[in-house]
Amino acid sequence: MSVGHTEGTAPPAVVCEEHEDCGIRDVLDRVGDTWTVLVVVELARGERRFGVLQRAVDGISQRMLTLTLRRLERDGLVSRTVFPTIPPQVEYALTPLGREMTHLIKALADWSLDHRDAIAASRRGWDEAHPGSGIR
Amino acid sequence: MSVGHTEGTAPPAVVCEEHEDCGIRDVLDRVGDTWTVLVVVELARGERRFGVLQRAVDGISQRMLTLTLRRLERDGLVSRTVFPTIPPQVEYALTPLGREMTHLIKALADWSLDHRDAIAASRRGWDEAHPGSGIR
DNA sequence: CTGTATCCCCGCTGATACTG
DNA sequence: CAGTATCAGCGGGGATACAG
Repeated sequence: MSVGHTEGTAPPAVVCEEHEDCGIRDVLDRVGDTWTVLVVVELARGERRFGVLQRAVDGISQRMLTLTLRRLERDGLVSRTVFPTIPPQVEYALTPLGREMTHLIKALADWSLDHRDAIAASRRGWDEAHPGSGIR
Repeated sequence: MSVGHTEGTAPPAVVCEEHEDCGIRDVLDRVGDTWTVLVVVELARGERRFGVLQRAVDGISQRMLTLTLRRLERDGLVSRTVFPTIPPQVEYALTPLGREMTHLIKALADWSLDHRDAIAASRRGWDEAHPGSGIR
């Protein structure tokens, strides 16, 4: 990014000239998904079996874990290795592309950490000024 | 910021030690929201009135525009200025914090652009190998 | 153990109508 | 112009049962 301005107020970034949907929605739909993020974060710690993953990601249903993993596999972010043992054994791991994604998620986490207090404070102020508005 | 790393085998980033939800979900829920992103991108071009905004963000309903703006305002990302004219006139603009967010969105867009081809290719391969799976 | 198949409910969203 | 109010439809996600 190119910075060239003074003050503490950073100029807005030019995100995408003219063309709104430049394919970023596909990624955002993943990054914005709760389960996807939690699963990727867990896999960032090492390869995991299905059951281990489900116990590690608190509250995820079998169905959603399967769906999430399939989508990540489809995107080439996660690899799936089946060992033809009895009982079956399946190892999930981040691919190189998946590891790239952990950096993206880290960037998001960092930004959240940097601004969480400011946002939380803003919300408290707004909620106080707009009681019973129903906005969340 | 430079999310990009060496090609091939980048080590996974340590996203959040032990504590899954470190408040990043609040941000992700916003960033993952289609309308939020589109509205912020439009506002990054300058301050906008309600109607102008609605015409600029293709397909957004009056209801969703209002909801999106209220949430952004609550988070301190967008400012709302009412001019007591007739007819009413309301200007929306990014706050300094909102302009920060455009940089975050740009980071996401950059990452998407960098990897969209790899992801698209992976999807094509997967879809071809798993016909009629229903995964999206 | 690792999934797939169904059912079903809740909440998000769009559409519509109305107001200051 | 800039909203608010209300309702109806659809789909995401949980719970459950079953299969390889």
